[in-house]
Order: sequence, then C-alpha cells, then structure tokens
Amino acid sequence: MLEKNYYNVGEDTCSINVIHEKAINKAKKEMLNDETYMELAETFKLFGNPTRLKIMSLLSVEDLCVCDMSEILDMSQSAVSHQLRTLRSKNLVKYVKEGKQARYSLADRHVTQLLQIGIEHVLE
Amino acid sequence: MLEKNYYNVGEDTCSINVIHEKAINKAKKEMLNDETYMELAETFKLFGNPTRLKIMSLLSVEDLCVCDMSEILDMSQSAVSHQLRTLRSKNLVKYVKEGKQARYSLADRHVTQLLQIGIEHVLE
DNA sequence: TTGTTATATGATAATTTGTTCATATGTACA
DNA sequence: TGTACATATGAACAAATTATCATATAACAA
Repeated sequence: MLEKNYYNVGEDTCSINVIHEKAINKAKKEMLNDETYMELAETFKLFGNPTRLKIMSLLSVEDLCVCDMSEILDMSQSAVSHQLRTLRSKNLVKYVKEGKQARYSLADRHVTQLLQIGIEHVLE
Repeated sequence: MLEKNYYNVGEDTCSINVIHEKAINKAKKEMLNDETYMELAETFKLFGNPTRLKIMSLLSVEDLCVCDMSEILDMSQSAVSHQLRTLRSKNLVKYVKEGKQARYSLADRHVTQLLQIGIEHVLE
C-alpha cells in the first residue's frame, strides 16, 4: 500500500503530493488569504522587539506618558516616540492628549492576551 | 532617560518623574527582567513573517512533511526548511522522522492560541 | 554498489529594521 | 509675547533578516 502511494506519474509534479494529498487538501482549505497573513505578520512583527515589548508590558500595568516610559526604559524620548508610532500603526496602543503630554494605553484586550501567552511560552 | 534640557533647578531629577512618580514605580515593579523580554522578542519575531505564519497555520490543521508545505506554499524546499529550522529553534514546531520524511507539527497549545488571538486582532 | 528522494544547511545579496541626530510641532505659563 | 516643556518626525546608517543557490546528509530502492 505504501508502495502504491509512492508511484510517480512522471509529470512535473512532486511525487510527494500523491502521498499526503488528503492532508494537503485539508490544510490548504483552511488557509486564510495572503493579505491576512501579511497583515498578521506586520502585527506580530511589532511584538518582536524588546523595546516595544517593554512598552506594552509597562502599559499593561499603567497608562503612561512618553517621558515616563523614556525614563523607565532609559531610552531617548525620540526612540520611544518612534516605537509608539509603530505600535499605533497596528492598533496596539492608543493615547489621549493631556495638555503637553500624551497618555498612552494598550489598545485592546488582545495585546494583553498575546503578551501573557507569549510569556507563558518562554517561561515554560 | 535624562536629557539635559529636562533638568529642574539644579536637581538631578527629571521634572516629569515628579509628575507620574507613582505610576512609574508601579509599572517598573511589574517589569520582567531584560533577558525575558529578549527571549520573548525572539519568539514573537518568528510570528512576524508571512511564510512562517502560513507554516504554523497549516500545521494547526494537519501534521505535514516539508515537501507538502513546500507544495502548498509554492516555495522552494530550501526556504521552507530554513523557516522550519528557525521555528524549531524557539520551540514553536517539532517533528518526527518517518523514513526519508520529517513529519512536522506545532510544538504546543501556545502556538495555536497566539495564532488565534492574532487573527482575531487583525480581522476585528 | 549506484541512483533517487527528502531534508538540512552554508553563503550570499537584497531588503528591512531600530536607533540616533536634528529639527518641527504644539501646549502652557510667565 | 517669548520661553520651556512634551512629543513627533525625517534622514541616515549599522545591524538583522529572508529567499536563493549550491551543496551536504541521510534513507531507501534497484
């Protein structure tokens, strides 16, 4: 039976296709469209940097202004602000203006959830 | 970070510190150590690429061998194999050898959870 | 043994990323 | 009005990343 599955049709098709055809079709059918994966990658990419993770981690505890974060992280205001901008671009943080300051907070529950599960994974 | 122009009347404290001192201390106290954030970033980084996301997405439906994935994704075997290697490096996928083939699967429930929440976020 | 298939991996070039520096914008207060 | 503070942003450069190509390894078949 295994041998039968191994036959090669001699076309420009990989012989392997034949072996796991059902699995391939099943998995293929569940795939989202390309744009969704690209959008998803862009979003996850923002979690892939220690500075941004620290920012989100801080905001999961307390709303903070840029200078607070700059101070805690011992990083320039510019660097923090740039990162906040990218985080906003994918809807991971939001802010309200309060006088001269901008009070940042996490955009929604997904951010907290992703952080928590990620931490679980690495600490396990 | 303390920058020259933020100094207050000769004191070595940023004027901003004073404003949100409590918030700063509270958030600071909850921070994990630097290595954890680095490790976490390395892990999330692997979710930040469409190819790897598709691979994990496929594996969340069916265990598959390298050639299956290569076929579905219409990518070279080499590219897929390289990505699988990096996914293994952070314990996101695992595999068992079956003859000439390697049957890959997701490493643990966190991977599925992260994918799901991420998708929720971008589709919302 | 030799040939074929499945997978892994080193090196490379093109692209992307993250911080810094310099500067701009905007708010408040004297 | 002018000055200081808080934040935003454009340019630029070093560092990291990803797919490709070429090749290696490893299992099986003939």
